[in-house]
Amino acid sequence: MNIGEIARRAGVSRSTVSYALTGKRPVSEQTKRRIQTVIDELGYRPNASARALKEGRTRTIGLVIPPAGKQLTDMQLGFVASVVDAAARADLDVLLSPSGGEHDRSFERVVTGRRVDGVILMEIRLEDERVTRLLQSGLPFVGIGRTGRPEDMSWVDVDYETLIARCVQHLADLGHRHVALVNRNVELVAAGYGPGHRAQAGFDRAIAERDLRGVRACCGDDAQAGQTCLRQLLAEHPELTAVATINEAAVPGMYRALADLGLTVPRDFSVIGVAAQHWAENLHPPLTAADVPASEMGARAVELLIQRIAEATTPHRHLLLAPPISLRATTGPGRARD
Amino acid sequence: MNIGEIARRAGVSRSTVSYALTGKRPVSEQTKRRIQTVIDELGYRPNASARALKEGRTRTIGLVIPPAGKQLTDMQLGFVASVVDAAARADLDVLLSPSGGEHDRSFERVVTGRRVDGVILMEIRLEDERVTRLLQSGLPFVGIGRTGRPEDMSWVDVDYETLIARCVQHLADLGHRHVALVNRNVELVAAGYGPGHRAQAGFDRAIAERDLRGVRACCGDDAQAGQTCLRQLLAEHPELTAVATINEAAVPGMYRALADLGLTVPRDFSVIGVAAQHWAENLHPPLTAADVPASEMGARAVELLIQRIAEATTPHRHLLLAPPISLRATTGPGRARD
DNA sequence: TCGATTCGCCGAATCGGTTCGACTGAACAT
DNA sequence: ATGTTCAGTCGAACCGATTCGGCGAATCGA
Repeated sequence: MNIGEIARRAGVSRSTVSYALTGKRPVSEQTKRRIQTVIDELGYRPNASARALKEGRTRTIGLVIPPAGKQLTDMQLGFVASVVDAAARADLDVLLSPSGGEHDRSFERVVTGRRVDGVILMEIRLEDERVTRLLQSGLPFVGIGRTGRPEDMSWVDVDYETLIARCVQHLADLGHRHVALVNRNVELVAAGYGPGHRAQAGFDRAIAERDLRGVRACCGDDAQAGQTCLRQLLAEHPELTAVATINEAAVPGMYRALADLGLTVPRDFSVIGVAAQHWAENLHPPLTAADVPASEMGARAVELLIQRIAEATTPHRHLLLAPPISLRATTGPGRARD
Repeated sequence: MNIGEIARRAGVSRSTVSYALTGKRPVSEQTKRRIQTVIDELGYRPNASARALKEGRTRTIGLVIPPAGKQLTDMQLGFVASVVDAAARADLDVLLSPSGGEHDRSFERVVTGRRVDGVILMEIRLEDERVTRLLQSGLPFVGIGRTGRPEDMSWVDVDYETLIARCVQHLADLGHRHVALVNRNVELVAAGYGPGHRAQAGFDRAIAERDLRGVRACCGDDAQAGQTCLRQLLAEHPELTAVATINEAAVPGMYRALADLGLTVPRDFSVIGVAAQHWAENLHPPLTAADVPASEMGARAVELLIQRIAEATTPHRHLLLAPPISLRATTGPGRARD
């Protein structure tokens, strides 16, 4: 069931079979047909390893995801799905590699064993050793997210700083004076998670510009944590009338906390954030948010990666997205309670 | 940066380097050290394609997921995460392949190009051409789920029939007389999705045994659909006092539909189902459910697959899980309303 | 009619590992 | 002294594809 067998049965040489398949040199129609017949009969497909060895490329890309233990957020899931989808469309396979913690062997295998032609990296930190590792290995890669030195690499990212600033401005325009920022989980932010820090920066800036009062909090990436977090926030700062967040997974919990306190959204309290479009739409009530086009981003990342693989010398490209805020059902005029 | 280069610098032959690395033949301590030094200096790692070509195995398994377009349910996500995790622990890489629709090329590549040593298949139908294809290809595979002829393959599955029957019995014990089954989306069930049909069978059986009145409905796999579905169900069958479901993603929507109608759970209406443990716990209110240990199932599937890869002649193994119902906050005494 | 060109195909080298058979020298037993 | 064993190493074959140089036959122009 290898190319030699096909060649024998078709009465030609192995190279002829190869050329008939790849079309890199002319082969007579008649011979081509004979070969094709044999191939169909035997259901032959070239061995991927042999081809990869000779060609020096694997037609596979690596997708490095956060450690599998933690639940992926809806946005991350959107990235994964769209990367897989776009890769399939380009006839590329996707090798999944969890990174961080105990899974560094997996990451190392992917990077170093020439198993993939390039890598897409998720959940990047401001200082990220995986990026360092990839840079020194020379393997083409594209980040969904960026480090503190973003010129060194190609990436697709969401402009959390601008978006959170816009959220705060929107709230200010509505008359809110005391607003909170609910960030991602504290470990992630402490580890230098870029979006977390950039969101803080945007928040602080907008708070200062509009002369508001702002509070910041980290919050675990699930509903339970969101509920506790907002309850505590409101206990400590009863004057709050709105919250902006980049923690989409916590939103359902925040809704519950508000409901428990008898606060109606958006009459008594406003919620706004940055979230995957699909997620924001399906929350109840639908979240007013800057809609991150997660499924487009994965596709763009794959595009960039394919380019880099084809031509490693090409200058780095960056795609910073700042989607507009979609007004849905969770923001309203801000006025002091009591 | 290949084995020959290492050999040259260490002043030994290529085979000696290979033996030093694999340990398949004795190599003197001194030589080993010299080789290791060179390797560390150059950061050498054997080329995966070359090794795969010679060894005839890739140390990679394929994971065939439902088409990426649809959102994965929490349970499916749990499967994926745990498969990736377990594979990483066994030093195996995971190649992701969407299947169905436009992605058949991807599936075909994985099966036929000797890119993987084995495959784990998700979301299996009673009649599933992918299973047929895998059987005829001879590639080892394990299903998370099973077809209508389950003896032919190895699998790990949830006993939806028994579990839904138990759910109904539980409701009957609580005094409910009119209950509904909310199934997965209609396309999936129509396509012969096993759990959908087995759940129906279990439902019908328990309904008959306990002499209840039962209604069945299919429902899209998201909150929105869950809300519409239950609203409609209650409009058409106002006598319903409980619902059992295998559609975990629809549960939040069903809660909303009940809230909209002014029904309190579990006082006025009971909800029970089969769901990923993590999901059931994090719903609000927490769902009384048979907890599917998604993260364990993926690990078991990988175990089975590793066995089959090692010894293809081994008899097929089956793992049918029927976890007990965890009583949480959504079932209570059934009594007619009005 | 002869040389140049083109077409279609073949043989051999190659990618980077693993593995088998064989060789060497030292240790050991007889 | 001689044969045996064994640890340690080497050289060459091999896995299954791609690709380059070359060769024979047909075609073409002069």
